[in-house]
Amino acid sequence: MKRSDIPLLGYALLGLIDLKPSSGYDLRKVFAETAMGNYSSSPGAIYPALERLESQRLIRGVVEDAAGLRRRRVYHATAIGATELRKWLSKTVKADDVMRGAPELMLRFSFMDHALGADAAISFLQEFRSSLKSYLSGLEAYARANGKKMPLSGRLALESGIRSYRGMYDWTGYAIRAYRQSLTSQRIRPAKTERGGPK
Amino acid sequence: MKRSDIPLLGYALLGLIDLKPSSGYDLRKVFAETAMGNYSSSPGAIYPALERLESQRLIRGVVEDAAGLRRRRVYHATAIGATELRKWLSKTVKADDVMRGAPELMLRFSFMDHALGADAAISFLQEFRSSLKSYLSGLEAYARANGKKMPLSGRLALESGIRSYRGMYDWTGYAIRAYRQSLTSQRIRPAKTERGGPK
DNA sequence: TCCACCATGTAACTGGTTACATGATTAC
DNA sequence: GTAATCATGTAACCAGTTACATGGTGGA
Repeated sequence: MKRSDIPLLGYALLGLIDLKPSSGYDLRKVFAETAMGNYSSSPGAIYPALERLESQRLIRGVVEDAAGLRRRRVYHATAIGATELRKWLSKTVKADDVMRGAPELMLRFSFMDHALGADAAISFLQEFRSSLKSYLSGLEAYARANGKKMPLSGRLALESGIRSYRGMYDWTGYAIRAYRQSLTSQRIRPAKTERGGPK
Repeated sequence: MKRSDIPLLGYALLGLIDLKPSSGYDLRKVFAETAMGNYSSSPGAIYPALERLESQRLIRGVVEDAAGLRRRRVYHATAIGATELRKWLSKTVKADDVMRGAPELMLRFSFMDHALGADAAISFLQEFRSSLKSYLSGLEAYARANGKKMPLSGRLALESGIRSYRGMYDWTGYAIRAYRQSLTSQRIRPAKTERGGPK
């Protein structure tokens, strides 16, 4: 069934609402003003998307009637919605998820520690990292094999792809260290990095 | 009139066809098999898009009737199409083109030297580079201002964005050097990645 | 009073997705 | 003869875009 097929925007909304109950307007502002700017922000996208989520019982909107304020429909995640979100967040990262869907992985990461905790975030990053590694080595092999016979612009475009994935790969390492550090400094003291050995 | 409003896929097709006359099937293979995989490749996208381009007189398809082969409709760019493509390629890069549309800029780059020559490619890269620089410094300022009060996952997601733009910025420098070198010596040195640590 | 902003919505259009259909040719 | 692959298409559906509409509220 395609019923359970929620577009990325839907997950973005669900994740934000799970973080904190919000109105459509609040959510639009998040997309418009923060670094999450890759998502919609137009009312013609947000409001219908919220209606869809509500009709799927993943969120529920209640009209706030605090004195003097204009009607604001504030959505909160239902139990079903919270479960669905966590199910989506818990999916393992497959090798080709990286290729067609890096933005989705980043979106999942951004909700990860609130919804599932730091340990889950770390293991997600580790899976992400190893998928990136295998995808990267594929790209590099392709570049080695075909680079010579490609026109300069093509080779450079490919190089740009490789660099961007390599950058993401490096970032996963940085992020894992940052998480580990936050866990140890929280438990012991704000000491300098004690890099955990291999898992 | 929305006349000049061509979706990215349309430009990708037009650019490839301008490079070399191709059938729908050929183009699908390009998207499916090369590193241009971010675009469609599904027949339900390609064929209607080709029809649209043809109805706009940007390309024209002629049925190839070489002996024994199945009918293949091979498209070639018309004069109007070639002009339109070059007009799109010639647009100056504005600061916010980078924010919402890095893929479009990369697509433009990949057709640039065939359609406009190496000099145009270099100056495009220079504009791209300076847009990246200003966007990057905005992001970094935002991170400095808000980093402290953001949750770890949010800070890391932002860091990933910064790194990816920084990677692109470094790449523009590399690409410019590669072009300059190709102009003088027809030889390009192998890639050397500049890895930056976290800010 | 009027403007700016809060807040929600709707309609028309567009283009991409999935899935299916069809038929020709080549290789075994 | 049958499977794979070349090659083109179509239909139903879906979600996002742009643009417009509406009305509440607070401050100048």
